[in-house]
Amino acid sequence: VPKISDTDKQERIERILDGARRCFARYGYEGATVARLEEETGLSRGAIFNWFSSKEELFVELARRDNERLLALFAEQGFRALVRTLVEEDPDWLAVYLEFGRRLRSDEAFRTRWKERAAPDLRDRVRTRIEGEQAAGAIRDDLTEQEIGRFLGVVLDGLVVQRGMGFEPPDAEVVVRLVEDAIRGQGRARRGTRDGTRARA
Amino acid sequence: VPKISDTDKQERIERILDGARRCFARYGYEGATVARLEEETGLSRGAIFNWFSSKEELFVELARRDNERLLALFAEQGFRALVRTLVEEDPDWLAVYLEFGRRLRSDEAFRTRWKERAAPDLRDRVRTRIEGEQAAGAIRDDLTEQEIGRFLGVVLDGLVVQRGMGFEPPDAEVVVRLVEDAIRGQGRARRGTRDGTRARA
Amino acid sequence: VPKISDTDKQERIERILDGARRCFARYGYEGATVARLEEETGLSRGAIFNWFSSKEELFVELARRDNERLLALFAEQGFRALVRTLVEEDPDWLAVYLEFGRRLRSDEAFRTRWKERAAPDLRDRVRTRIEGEQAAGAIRDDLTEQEIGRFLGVVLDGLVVQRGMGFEPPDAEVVVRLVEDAIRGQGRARRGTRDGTRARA
Amino acid sequence: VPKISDTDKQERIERILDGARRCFARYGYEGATVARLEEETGLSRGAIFNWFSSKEELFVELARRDNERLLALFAEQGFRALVRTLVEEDPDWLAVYLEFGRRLRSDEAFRTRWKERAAPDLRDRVRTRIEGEQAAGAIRDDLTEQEIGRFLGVVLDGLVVQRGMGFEPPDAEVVVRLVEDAIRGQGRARRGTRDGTRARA
DNA sequence: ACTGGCGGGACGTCCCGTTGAT
DNA sequence: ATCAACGGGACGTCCCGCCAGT
Repeated sequence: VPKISDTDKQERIERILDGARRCFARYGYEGATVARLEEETGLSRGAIFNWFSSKEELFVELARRDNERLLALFAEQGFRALVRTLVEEDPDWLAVYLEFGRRLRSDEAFRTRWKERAAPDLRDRVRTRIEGEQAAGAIRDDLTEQEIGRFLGVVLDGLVVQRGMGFEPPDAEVVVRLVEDAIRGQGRARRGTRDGTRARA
Repeated sequence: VPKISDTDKQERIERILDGARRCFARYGYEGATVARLEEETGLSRGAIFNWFSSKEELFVELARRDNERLLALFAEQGFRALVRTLVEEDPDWLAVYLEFGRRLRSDEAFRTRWKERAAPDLRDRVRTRIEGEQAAGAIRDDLTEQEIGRFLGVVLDGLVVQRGMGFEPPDAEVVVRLVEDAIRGQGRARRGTRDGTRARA
Repeated sequence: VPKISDTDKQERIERILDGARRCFARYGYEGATVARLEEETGLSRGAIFNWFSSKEELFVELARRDNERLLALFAEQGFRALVRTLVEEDPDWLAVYLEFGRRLRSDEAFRTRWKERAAPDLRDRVRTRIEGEQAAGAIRDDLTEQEIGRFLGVVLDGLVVQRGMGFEPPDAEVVVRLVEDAIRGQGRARRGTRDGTRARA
Repeated sequence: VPKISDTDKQERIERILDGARRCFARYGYEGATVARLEEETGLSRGAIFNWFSSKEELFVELARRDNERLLALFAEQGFRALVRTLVEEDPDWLAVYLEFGRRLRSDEAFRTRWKERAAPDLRDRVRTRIEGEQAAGAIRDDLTEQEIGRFLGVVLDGLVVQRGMGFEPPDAEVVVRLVEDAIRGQGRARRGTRDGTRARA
């Protein structure tokens, strides 16, 4: 197989990434042996390692893409859209995400490599969105943006875990409603209007 | 062939489990090699495999214990206590829990073995507690017990993930407050008393 | 196979080293695959790597032993004995020595490890012997000990190469005579001038 | 399919050989991977394998050239010139020579291929030169040409090894003087007997 | 003539669980 | 009950040479 065109190259890389995601999802990082990657992608070791210098490289690239996709989704469409995505989408990549988290914690070198790769500007756009909604009164402002953001992160990660573990996922609308009840601002009426004086934590 | 007393035996098993937990937490399941288990426990392969028939056996036992402990904590002391535990406790075992979840999803045989081991009655006690609080008006009753329970599960798992990944954990009180605002029943006053008419999902 | 006695352990290690030497000699370092090491020693990977942490470790240990043996031979019995050994002995280990030399040159880390392992006192004993012979008039003293030593080293290494490459080795006595003619001191009568009738070798 | 001129072709081949020599010297035969050959030559696999059917082919060609060059140097300019070359020249190709020798010994097929390639007439010219010097009285004649030749070979190979291993090489003049003292014929006055006071180097 | 994607074998190392000995 | 030597399978990576394409 000779030098290939740019589109062919891109298509080839996507094929590898797709197969790899399925592998990582199904078997976990360690369980996704190179033999299984070959099986799943239909390509040989030679082909795979021509495009990715190692199994870890492949894995990081997948994580990076997911990370960007999800942060962008939040920044552009908000929490609700993200919850729906997490609940409804094929759970395969969720497992990859968990795997990723574990390695992030237990593997120093991996954490370092990740920091170099992850796009930091997206994190800012997320912050901006939350602050905007606080200013507009849609989100309570008696908690800091950071506190709100972390809580949302907790809920989202929790959804990932439950999906990733194969539990029956909670209904998306229920989660959305509960979280909105939790973080709703005073400006809008529904639950909880009386004591706007509530102290900050 | 010396025989040891029951207390010695118990102490030996605890020692193995403790070392194993540290290993699983630090290195993940696959990374927790038998050599490292030996190191961490100060015992030899022979001793470890004398009490546990395989590495997986060891792992399942650890997971079973954590699972029981946490469900019991919720059943007896409620959500608030559980959040505080999750946020404040040594995050080592959290990583083990995540590892556990991954295997639960990706490994059929493992899932089967787990079902045989996990105590089902605790799950009932958790349900009972939630229903009790709904009846008492402390928890909203426009959502089913199952919906509430799953939401709480999501938040708790999310906390585990964030802690387990080594992120800065959110403040326990903030999480507690937000979740309480989400699930609070109508009976008590604070945020949201006016529209009790809100439809069930 | 359980814990073994000290003599058994020593015997086991010798067996591994012997097989490894044959392998390295026959196939070179890279050619001595672990599979061949297993074959040649009659032991499994598990057994081999239980005693030596890596293939390189095994190799260095062999080189260290040869190095010590030869330096000691020179220090105790002199050049003549060493030449005879090099010419007559099984050439297997000579190839190992060459292999060793190449790695010493091309592999930085290897050179470092070697420096830590090689016995430095033997080098001193060699020097002492040469200086002693110079003082006694047996070796010329118009060249420094270092110059003499290096020349002898050159000749010895040359013998190793010729043997190691499988060339017909030169006759030991001829080499000894030529080298002695080269380094003989003034005190003794030089190369049989008296009887030009000296028999041809 | 472009065809290149003969000079271009030659230049291309030289470029490959040069890069290959550097690679073999720096990394050894096995360590000189095709990737590194590409790097060092600035050409691709395709180009290299277009001119040489395999890595081994490339290696043999290098060895053949060196072999011829050195034998010719001896035949034309004698031992002294060869020693100086060996001591002063870039040691890179020396490592290649050692590598070559090892393969010559350990690899049957390689030895066969070599015999087909090496120029036999040069060996004769070397013999002729030694015999000529013996007849002229410059080299002792109480040893056969073969014995002298082998001894010189030993010394020269020894120099190669010491250089190739990265040891501090002995001074060329010292080696020349010692070897001349060893092989000098009776016709000439022997090693400076007149002035026993000869300065130390 | 030259490129480089690719196949697929082989390599060193790791690692689990067994077993004979203590 | 505990120890550690060991077997042997599996893993990620490397690497050579082929060949389809330019």
